[in-house]
Amino acid sequence: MNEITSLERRPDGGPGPIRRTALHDTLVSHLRDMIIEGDLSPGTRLHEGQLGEQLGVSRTPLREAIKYLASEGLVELVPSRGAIVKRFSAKDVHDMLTVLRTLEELAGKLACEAASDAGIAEVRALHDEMVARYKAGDRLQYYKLNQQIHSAIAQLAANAALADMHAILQTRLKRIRFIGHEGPEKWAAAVAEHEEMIVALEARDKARLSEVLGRHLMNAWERVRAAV
Amino acid sequence: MNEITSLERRPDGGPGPIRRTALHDTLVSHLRDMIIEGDLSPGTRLHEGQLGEQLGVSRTPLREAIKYLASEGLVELVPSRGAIVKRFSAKDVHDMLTVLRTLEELAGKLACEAASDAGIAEVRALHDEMVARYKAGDRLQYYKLNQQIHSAIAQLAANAALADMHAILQTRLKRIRFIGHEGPEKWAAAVAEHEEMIVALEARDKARLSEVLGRHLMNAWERVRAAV
DNA sequence: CTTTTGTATTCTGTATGCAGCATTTTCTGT
DNA sequence: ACAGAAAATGCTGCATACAGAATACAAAAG
Repeated sequence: MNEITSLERRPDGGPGPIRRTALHDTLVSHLRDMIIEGDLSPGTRLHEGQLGEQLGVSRTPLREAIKYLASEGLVELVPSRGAIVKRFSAKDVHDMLTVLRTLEELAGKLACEAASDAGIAEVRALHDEMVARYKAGDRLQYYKLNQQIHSAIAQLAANAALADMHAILQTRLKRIRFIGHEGPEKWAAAVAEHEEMIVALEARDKARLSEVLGRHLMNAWERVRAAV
Repeated sequence: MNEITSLERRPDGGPGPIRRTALHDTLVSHLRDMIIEGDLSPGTRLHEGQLGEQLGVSRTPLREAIKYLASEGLVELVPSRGAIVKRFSAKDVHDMLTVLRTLEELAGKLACEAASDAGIAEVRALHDEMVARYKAGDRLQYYKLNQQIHSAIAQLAANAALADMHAILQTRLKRIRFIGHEGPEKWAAAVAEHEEMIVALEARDKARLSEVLGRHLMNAWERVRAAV
């Protein structure tokens, strides 16, 4: 992941409209990925000139993207010295997981009431796919589906504010979880918890789903604490 | 609040360094205030040229500030058409209060464990001042102290992520609460709840503080729903 | 040899200019 | 007079240019 990452843009100024999405959004998610995947490690200064050249973008939109990420809490703005990738201490991670736990417990309760059958079925599909990836030992895809499932549950709650807060915390934690490699037995336990979650969701059992989600996130701390 | 608001900057280029804080931060909080206080009402387009001229700032830093606020959820970016002040439906407000309630319940519990005596004393001082403002019928100062108290409790929890999420939601809700003018009896009830809160906090009674905070925010919906 | 000060370079912060897209106005044909 | 098309206007999106701050380096003094 350490080679120079560049945004796909027409190198020549050809007329064909390649990029459909606004540059701002592209840049934001690209930088996010670079931070999450460790291309830009914590403490690294985001060099506007150099970074802009790497990505083939001028400083202006880059600066705007950085400000956006600063508001999200992924980077920190130091006056007159630009931006650096935010560093999270072990306590920070623990704190984030504490809040995330509370949010997901709430999401679980609300989802049981508000979710459509179709929505639940989609989560089940994600879950089955995740289990398949687990059995195949495909950690990366497992990890991504895992995140998607948690996001999906947060969305089933049909509460935009909740989904927003959840997304922010999950993004901040992605980098940590991305590097956290738990052993086989802990991994199996995590999958088992997920299985419980899905069952509770399909039964629309508020109390149970909420309890499992809470337990799952408490255990998540045990799984990642070594990596922090 | 509707006259042209301009940032204080040396009109002449005099050598004396007037503005201590970075322009970015100034702009962000200034725009926030304009939105919260209704200078920029929901749905209003943020006109870069015009707004920049009003504030005496060029478009570049203004755009950066707008992107920052977009990430905070106060404004919405529409591709090729700039930014508009975000509109919140009644359901949105209700949803935000639901999440805020959960967060404050958590904050209450954590604060009882983590807060220093000095920290609690500060909140008590804010509370006493607020009650004085209430008795004086000074709604604006009452309102501001009220917000400060909730923020202070969120901070006593000594959990940065929690404080962050709380701050975001509180900011989004400020505009609503700012216009919500409840009647005398509801106002009195709110003050009574605050009194309970302080007592529970000073006693470090987790369960009780959490319960009061939850009730307080449930009632908050009743108080503002008419204004939405 | 260490410390301090002056200087040069590099990077951020802000302004301005130009091109493209949306919208509105105007013109033309019926 | 009205509908549709074409031009014109105004704004955003991005790039570039300039000014000021911070750091690094070097030279000089203790």
